[in-house]
Amino acid sequence: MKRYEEIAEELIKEINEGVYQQQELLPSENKLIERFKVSRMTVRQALDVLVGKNMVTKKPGKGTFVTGQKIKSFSRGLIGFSESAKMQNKESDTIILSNELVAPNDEVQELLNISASELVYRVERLRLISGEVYIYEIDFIPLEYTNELPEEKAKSLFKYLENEMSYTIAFANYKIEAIGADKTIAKHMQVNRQAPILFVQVTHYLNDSRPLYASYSYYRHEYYSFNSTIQRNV
Amino acid sequence: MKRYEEIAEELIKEINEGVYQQQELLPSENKLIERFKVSRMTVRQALDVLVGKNMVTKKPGKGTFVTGQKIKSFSRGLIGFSESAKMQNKESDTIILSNELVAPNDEVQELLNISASELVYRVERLRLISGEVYIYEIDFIPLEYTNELPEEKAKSLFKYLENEMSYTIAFANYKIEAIGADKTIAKHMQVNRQAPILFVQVTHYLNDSRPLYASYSYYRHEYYSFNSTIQRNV
DNA sequence: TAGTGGTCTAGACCACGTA
DNA sequence: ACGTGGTCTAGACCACTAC
Repeated sequence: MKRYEEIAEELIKEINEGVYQQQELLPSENKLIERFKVSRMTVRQALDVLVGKNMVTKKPGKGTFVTGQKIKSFSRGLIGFSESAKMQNKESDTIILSNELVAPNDEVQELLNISASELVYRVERLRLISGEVYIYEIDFIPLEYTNELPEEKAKSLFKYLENEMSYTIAFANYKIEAIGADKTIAKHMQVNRQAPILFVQVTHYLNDSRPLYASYSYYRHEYYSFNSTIQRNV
Repeated sequence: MKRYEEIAEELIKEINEGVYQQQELLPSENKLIERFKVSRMTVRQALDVLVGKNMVTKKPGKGTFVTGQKIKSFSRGLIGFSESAKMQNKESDTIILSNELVAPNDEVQELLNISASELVYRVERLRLISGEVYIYEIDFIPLEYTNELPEEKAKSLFKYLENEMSYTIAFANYKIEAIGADKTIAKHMQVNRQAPILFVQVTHYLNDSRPLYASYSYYRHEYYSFNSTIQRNV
């Protein structure tokens, strides 16, 4: 483990423990140099990690501040749920509500570019952080790409497909909406009917532009914000 | 101009002129140290700029490569009735609720990277289609970029800044959330309190990464969805 | 005036890839 | 064995902020 990573982890731990309150100053770079007995550059590299995670903001002449609390799920591009939870050093868990082989409906057929006769796995999951439901998600993966889908693997689908199945996701198409929770969503997510929910439909594509899998995700609005930087078409 | 920015510009110019072919090596860091007569850190900061622009990729033990051109994230952006309305020749309208010069609060200071003493225009608008409110939006533009902001121009801010003021927006940073309508929003948008609203905060940036203006938009959830394609950055 | 982060120097050792 | 980028040290001056 590199020294700056150790320092970054230590600082993240302290922030999550509430050692520094929100909007409050982190120790100055000089203080951190003394404390960790390293050079300035190493301290700055450690702080760069936190800046990259949007956990702190630097202000010349003032100091380094602890920023807000929302989980930035996609701020650095595409990552899976457990990855993003890990980035925030939170305890995450996944519960499989159902996992079955079904015939795709019209919408899923279109998203995955398949016919009605090609079966797909339909996985329904709850994502928890620190014991609380944050995400309710339904995923569809064509049987073609994974002949079996053991319950254990379904828990971290993204990791399974990328690491064990060696599929590389090249890009993804997002559709994001605000919706009111219906009966099913309200029940699963432990929120009131009509509570605002961030709805995200993502289709993940391989290098050759074939759709690998599609997901419908419902995010608790208090905890999630979707972040993205978009280049202007030139 | 900082030294590392000068070097970055010089290298970008050379890449665009085709001095280094695609997939080819840039001069090593040591070569650049000799050439520009600077320290290694300055060279690395310059290269960091190019890495940030996705123009080069570094590979330990090998070197720094010129990457393929463009192909970044693109977006169809927000679509909904506003586009289809335009296509269907429905009447869209903008109402200016307020337009005043104010001191920026902390959040706006951070978004626009300005100090509390730099005044900004605060424009509050309603967007209507066929007489119905679809979007409630608040924009902030530093006085620095537009000495005056006549009411007529404020109606189409984007067009005004791009066409008449000749600013070119290079990229934008989006934050998207689902929220429940508060009292103010409910009143302006003619919806119930706690109705789901698609909240989008966008900061628009110029070529040199200076923020041009920031906006807070509240979309009627029935009519809007945000679409985007995101490249995986590995 | 003192403290902060931003920039910069001039060195050093390391792990990795290529020959 | 050698060159590459990754990490790290121990200094320095600057612009900006707060007092």
